[in-house]
Amino acid sequence: MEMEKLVSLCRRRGFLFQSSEIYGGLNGFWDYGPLGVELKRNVKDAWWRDMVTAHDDLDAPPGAPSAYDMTGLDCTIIMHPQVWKCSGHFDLFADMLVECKESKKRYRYDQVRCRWVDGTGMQIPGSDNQYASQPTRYLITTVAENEAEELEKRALKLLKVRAKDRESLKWDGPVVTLDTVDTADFDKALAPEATKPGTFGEPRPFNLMFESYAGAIQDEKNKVFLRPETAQGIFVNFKNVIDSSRVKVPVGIAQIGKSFRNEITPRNFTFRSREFEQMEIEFFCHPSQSQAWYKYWRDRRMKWWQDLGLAGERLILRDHDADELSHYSTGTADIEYAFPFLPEGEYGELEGIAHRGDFDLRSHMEGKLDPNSNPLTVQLGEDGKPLHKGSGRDLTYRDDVTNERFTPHVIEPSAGADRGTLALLCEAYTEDTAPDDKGKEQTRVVMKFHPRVAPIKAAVFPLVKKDGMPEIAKDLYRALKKKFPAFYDEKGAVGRRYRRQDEAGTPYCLTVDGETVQHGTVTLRDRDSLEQVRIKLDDVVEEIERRVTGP
RNA sequence: GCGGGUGUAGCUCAAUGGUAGAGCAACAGCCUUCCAAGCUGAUGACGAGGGUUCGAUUCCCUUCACCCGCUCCA
Repeated sequence: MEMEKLVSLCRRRGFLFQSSEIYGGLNGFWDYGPLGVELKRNVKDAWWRDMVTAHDDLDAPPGAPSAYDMTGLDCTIIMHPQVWKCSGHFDLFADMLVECKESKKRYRYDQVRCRWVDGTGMQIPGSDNQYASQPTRYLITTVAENEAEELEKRALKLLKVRAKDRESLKWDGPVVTLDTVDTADFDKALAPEATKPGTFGEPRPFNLMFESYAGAIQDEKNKVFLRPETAQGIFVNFKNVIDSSRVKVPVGIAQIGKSFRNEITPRNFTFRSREFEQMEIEFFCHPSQSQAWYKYWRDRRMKWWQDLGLAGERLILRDHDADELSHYSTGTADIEYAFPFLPEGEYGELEGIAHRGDFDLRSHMEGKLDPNSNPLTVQLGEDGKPLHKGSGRDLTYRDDVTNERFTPHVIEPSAGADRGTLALLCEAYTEDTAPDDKGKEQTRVVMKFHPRVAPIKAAVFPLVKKDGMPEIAKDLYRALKKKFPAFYDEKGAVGRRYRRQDEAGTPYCLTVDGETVQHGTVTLRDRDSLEQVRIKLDDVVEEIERRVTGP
């Protein structure tokens, strides 16, 4: 399926529009139309119901190590700036980037490795047999894994030294990172993919967090950030929830809400948007049980997406390799979908399930931890003090039964509501053939949504506009609409009305005909099989409700 | 952010330095007793801004958005 067809259908039928379209659109922002808002809300409602409100806290669900509590939160988008400093987003998202004017490539300022080499008496780069008479040196840089080898190779090439004469290279000092080098020396720096020195621009901040100001005065003191994830609201409220709600660890706290990231390149329809919605659970448990809980949530979440309609081979569960993990995390898995805009064999992330240990709660207690330390310790600044001070509040938990006090470990299933909705749209899009009124096979576009997420659950048609059929159909429509979104249509040929509902993904069409008037039965047409069965008019509402309600 | 491409109605396309034409869809009506494209009618567009010109949808510049590649991706 080409993505273009889906994008076109989404627009034509009112699933998704570009934000601010009449003004030319805004890159990375999308609006949900009349059908899209229902679809996305169905995804969120299904998640909230299955994870939170319908959760059975009295018994261990299948696969779970024990019974557990689930509860919810709805936190603000703008939070205290210190939250983002302790979460790591401030440092991580505030990285400096340096651009090479020649190759047009950009590099993480602190990740470029470099070493000075003496160029005195050597051929001047770019010159024609001119040699440096004055003392001169060049900064060779690389981002390659095999940095020593790469640095030597680049130095040899720059100074036109033969490989067999490599011993004549005079290195000046050790390999360092670029951010330790004075930018005034950048005119001597050979960028990783440049052919001549002096192509680096000024390092520039590169913050993925949207900024604003709380209050009318726009100065640094008032600067705030729009949250780049919903998770932190849960961590900072952990103690409030425990103290106010009688829930006990193990407990999951769920939140659905908007997050914002100022992505450089929003691309691929809604997949990478700058404003997006997350469905996150932070699950707090005893450290000794965390592995079992991690496995439980990984499998539970995978099954949830499958049950919602992503049952095919395009959905996979991928465990991260050990080298992809932070050392404090003992497991991370992604639930990924083979979106049609990705190259064959590639998958895009729908949800990440991460074992986060006690990193977050401790960071908010003690000060931002150094993710590279082992065991985890507070990250210190140049002055030897904590880089970012924590709250100082006690976020540990005391088990009332065992009297043990501990910092809970956290399992974090974090799903994208927009990505999930997009995956459901992709999965649903189907072209098949159906016979027209002359029995000739015609191409049919049908959105095969799981009935539970379908924006419209049922449509009602009078076969023709006479003999009392419209009146019966309207009454049926009104009865259905009290329970769920339904649609009434009496315009044009009935076949055309079926096709219209196929594109909207309506799973059931009910047609009122002569039999209805005489015997009180209607036809129930199935979207996918096109089969029709007759059911009693009085049973319709209950029958449709049974079919479209979740498990 | 860089390079290349694209931008005319909801969709698919056309024509033109003198303000645009069609098919389908949508809408009103007619006809229709189960899988869209019979009949009639009305509605609807040059992405935005600027420049050149008597006059720009057309030529030039800028900008915005989309597509492809690179870059980035907690």
